[in-house]
Amino acid sequence: MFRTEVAYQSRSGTVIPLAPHLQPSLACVFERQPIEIFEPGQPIFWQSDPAKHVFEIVEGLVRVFKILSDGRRVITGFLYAGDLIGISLMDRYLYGSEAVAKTRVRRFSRQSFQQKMDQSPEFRPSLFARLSDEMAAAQEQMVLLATKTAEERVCTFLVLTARRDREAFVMSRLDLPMTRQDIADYLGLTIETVSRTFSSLASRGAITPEGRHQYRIKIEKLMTLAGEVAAFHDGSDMHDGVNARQFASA
Amino acid sequence: MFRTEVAYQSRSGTVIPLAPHLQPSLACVFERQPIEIFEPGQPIFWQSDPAKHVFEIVEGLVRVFKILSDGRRVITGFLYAGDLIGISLMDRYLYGSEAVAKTRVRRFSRQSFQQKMDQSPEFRPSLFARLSDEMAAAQEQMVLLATKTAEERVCTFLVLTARRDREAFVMSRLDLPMTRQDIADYLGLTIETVSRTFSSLASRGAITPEGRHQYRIKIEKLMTLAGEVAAFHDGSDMHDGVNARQFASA
DNA sequence: CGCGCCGTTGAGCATTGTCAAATGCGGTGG
DNA sequence: CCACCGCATTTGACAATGCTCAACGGCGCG
Repeated sequence: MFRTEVAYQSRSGTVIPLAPHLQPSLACVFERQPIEIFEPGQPIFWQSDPAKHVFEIVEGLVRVFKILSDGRRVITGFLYAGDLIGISLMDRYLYGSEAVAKTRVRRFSRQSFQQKMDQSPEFRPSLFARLSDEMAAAQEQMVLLATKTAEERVCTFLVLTARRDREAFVMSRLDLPMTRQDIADYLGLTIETVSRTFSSLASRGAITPEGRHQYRIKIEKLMTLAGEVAAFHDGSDMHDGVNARQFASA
Repeated sequence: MFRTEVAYQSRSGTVIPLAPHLQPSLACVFERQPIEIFEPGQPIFWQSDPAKHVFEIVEGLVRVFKILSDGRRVITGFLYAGDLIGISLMDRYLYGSEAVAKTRVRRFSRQSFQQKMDQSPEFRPSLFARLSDEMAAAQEQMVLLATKTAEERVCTFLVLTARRDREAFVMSRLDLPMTRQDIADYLGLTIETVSRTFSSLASRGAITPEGRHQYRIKIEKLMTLAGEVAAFHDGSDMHDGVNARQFASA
């Protein structure tokens, strides 16, 4: 009953694994909230701030990250239009979040959000589905970090990022608004290794730079180079790949 | 409800950061289910099986893992008494699970479980809390895999494992029922590196072998060697247990 | 008592990190 | 419009951590 129609449609509704987000049901919780704008680099909230709000990204790109005591940063995910930030339901944010590109969000008090979830059963399925997707994405990221080489990581990243963007997926034209440092912190690599890998991919024609943050990509080539996906029982691969919103976090 | 007490005291400890899990409310969902026993190595379910059941671990130790197409294995977590398996609410399990030690579990059909969650608001807070804890753990694991050295990983593992077990935490006596291969697959290392790291730790007196799967540990030394914990503001590194509780009564 | 499995240890090597310097994109001001 | 400047990015040389391959050790079980 949690796992309802809505959740299922989030998967199968769109043919291309574009954006299973934007469940109408959850989106309309935020519908009447005013839109706030965050400029590139602007924080939305900080790690261990009291978790007062839940945010819906209307448009833009957000990075979600943890800062370690030695100053290093780990990006646990990039969030796109339709994603929610801060649903983890802890009393403090376990991570910080900043706009990467100009981002428009709607804000909802967490208290009201929880109330809404409690009182309106029709919203719960998609909330749970979202948490599940997020968990699946986290596990995929663990697999990436635990087993993949630098090149596989970068290619995986490019493929999954391309999937978030219809233009990228269909037109082979990929925008990467985030910096190299962002990518490095996300993939558990150094900026130099990321850079070298991009160069190497370019030299082999898997990607072609068209400006600093735009590339023409050969998606099949990248998919091959991305290496292993979870195995077991034929259908499962597709299943995982299609369902898991690889970048969701929060 | 009192079954809860039993479970708390049975083996895995009690007051210490032991289990934010085992919220009495959730435990009693499983209360009347018969106990099933899984012997070491025995699978509970396989990756991409239809997710028909939710399990509560009454006693024992379970590994949860993904198998990659090249045969490698990534262990995404170890689960202890009081933990739940299979709450991810996808229609298929995204991972396999096997008993590491002799394990007793209670099984609940996922359908009934979801029904229960839907109909009984009093259970929802602790379910949410649990999902949040799981997410927090996943993010910590990402941090570990993205930034830590072999030694830091092993020490982190030892400290966190010790925290699950009162005897280990208080008496400095730690049981590690899992194999080196399990540990390696969990920490994103090879079995050789894990072994070497154990030897090195032993030679420096941070741990003292007392049999193949038992060690006497110096927890403070290990905590130091474990390196970075998330920074920023107060003592946010205790997040796992602390935050979940707020929902216990919501 | 011996076999097999799990774990340990060793040597060499590869990938990736570190440190340092050069390059060039993109924005700004003349 | 062009030149310049700052900063992200790239590239290079080198070091090191952890992996691979290989052999050995020892505990447990038949």
